[in-house]
Amino acid sequence: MENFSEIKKTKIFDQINEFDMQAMAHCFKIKFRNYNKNDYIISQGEPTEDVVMILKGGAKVESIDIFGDISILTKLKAGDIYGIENNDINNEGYSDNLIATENTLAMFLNRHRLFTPCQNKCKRHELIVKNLVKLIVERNIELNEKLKLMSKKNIREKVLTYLYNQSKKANSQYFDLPFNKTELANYLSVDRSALSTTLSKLRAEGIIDFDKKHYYVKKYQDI
Amino acid sequence: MENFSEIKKTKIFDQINEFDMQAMAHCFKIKFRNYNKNDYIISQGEPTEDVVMILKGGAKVESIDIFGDISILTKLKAGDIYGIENNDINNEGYSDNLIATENTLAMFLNRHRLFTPCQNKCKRHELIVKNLVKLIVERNIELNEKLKLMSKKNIREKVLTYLYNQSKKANSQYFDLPFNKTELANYLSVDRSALSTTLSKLRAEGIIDFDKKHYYVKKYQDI
DNA sequence: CTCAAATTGTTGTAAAAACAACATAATTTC
DNA sequence: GAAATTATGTTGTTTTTACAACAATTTGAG
Repeated sequence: MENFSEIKKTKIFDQINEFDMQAMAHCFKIKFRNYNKNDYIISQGEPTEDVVMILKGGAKVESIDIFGDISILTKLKAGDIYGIENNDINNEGYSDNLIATENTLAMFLNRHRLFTPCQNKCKRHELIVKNLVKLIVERNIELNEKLKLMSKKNIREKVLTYLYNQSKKANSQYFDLPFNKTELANYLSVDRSALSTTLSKLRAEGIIDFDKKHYYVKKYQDI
Repeated sequence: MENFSEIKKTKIFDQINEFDMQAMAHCFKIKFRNYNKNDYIISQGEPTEDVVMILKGGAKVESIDIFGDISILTKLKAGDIYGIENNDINNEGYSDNLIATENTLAMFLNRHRLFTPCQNKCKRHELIVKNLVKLIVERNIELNEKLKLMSKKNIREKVLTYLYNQSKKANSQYFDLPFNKTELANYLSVDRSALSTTLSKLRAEGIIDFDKKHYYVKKYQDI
């Protein structure tokens, strides 16, 4: 099957064999499309028929608010999914833009079909739904975590909390971030130069260390 | 059935009759408990066996971070659910405290049973799961919305965006907030007096008006 | 109804963050 | 590999926010 090797790599479909996938392809009305860097995969306001999964490459979720200000919400990589939280009731279309950040292969799945048991009763459907729910729940946990981060009252606490969280996830005092400094500032919603100053200060105090995207944090109890 | 009238009022169980509920009570290992104001319903770190639903009264979700600082994440009212996003894999226990803000009746449902089709095949189970998924998705949308709010660069944009969102939800320029000013400041993670100053200024400019928990916003295009 | 507690609005001051501008380093592109 | 672009760290200035203290008002408990 077309692109099956890429599909197989994703969390959601990793337990599915090619034969079942073939059946599901029809059931979910799967479509594929390739994008170049900076292409719009989805535009704000478009009807929310599909759920998009990135199979190769990457994309960013970009939001434009009522004041016209643009902010980048998340970055999607292969295996990540977009549009799952849209529902048919709230049919004002997708709430954000989805833009390829590099050459990207995307798979479209019909949302309605995804969540409704199909006539064919393709046996793996239930597993997929379960995986999808798990994915949303995980995203909720992530969002909760980020919200806690955002409520910190200064940059120092924001960045320290973020680094501790990442360290905990990596299960090591040494870990890599998926962001460069500019992107990190963006992610934490703070000014880049202010973040830079804070990071420098923390390094001078010996609480953290970093080089490019590599970071180290001292154990909390040692501070 | 005990407390059935309260259960019936909730979004998740509104289509369930008492007979089915009786079956599910066993299936979900339902338990009830009453709490006084300020009682802990759930403590951070407790094993996450159950999902809690508030049937009467209210509760607040309170988070304590690594610095020991306390912040209130959300307020739950009758019909709201807590603990759904916890999973058995991430078994570090509940991540926050859940505290009754008034006399409260809570219902506990076994999370595992909730998401796993039961042997009894109680016919409404599938509907409940569907409702739960809907709830999780709704929370996801809410979280996304709040996150966008929190990334605004100043208090003025934060509060204006929040008020516009609420106005849109209420489908009216006149609407009530669930918060007093102190709670609103808390929700937006800003200083209360600074929020007060901003609100006064916005009122002086004629962009908004308010009295207690009643608010009015001018249409955006009129600003 | 009365008193205590909580809420609200205001102001001045201190602290923090955003902003702008720049030099240097690193990365990308052709 | 050279040139252009992007990333990074630093500093000074401006703006915004937090903080503290207070008076006035509202709420709630007994």
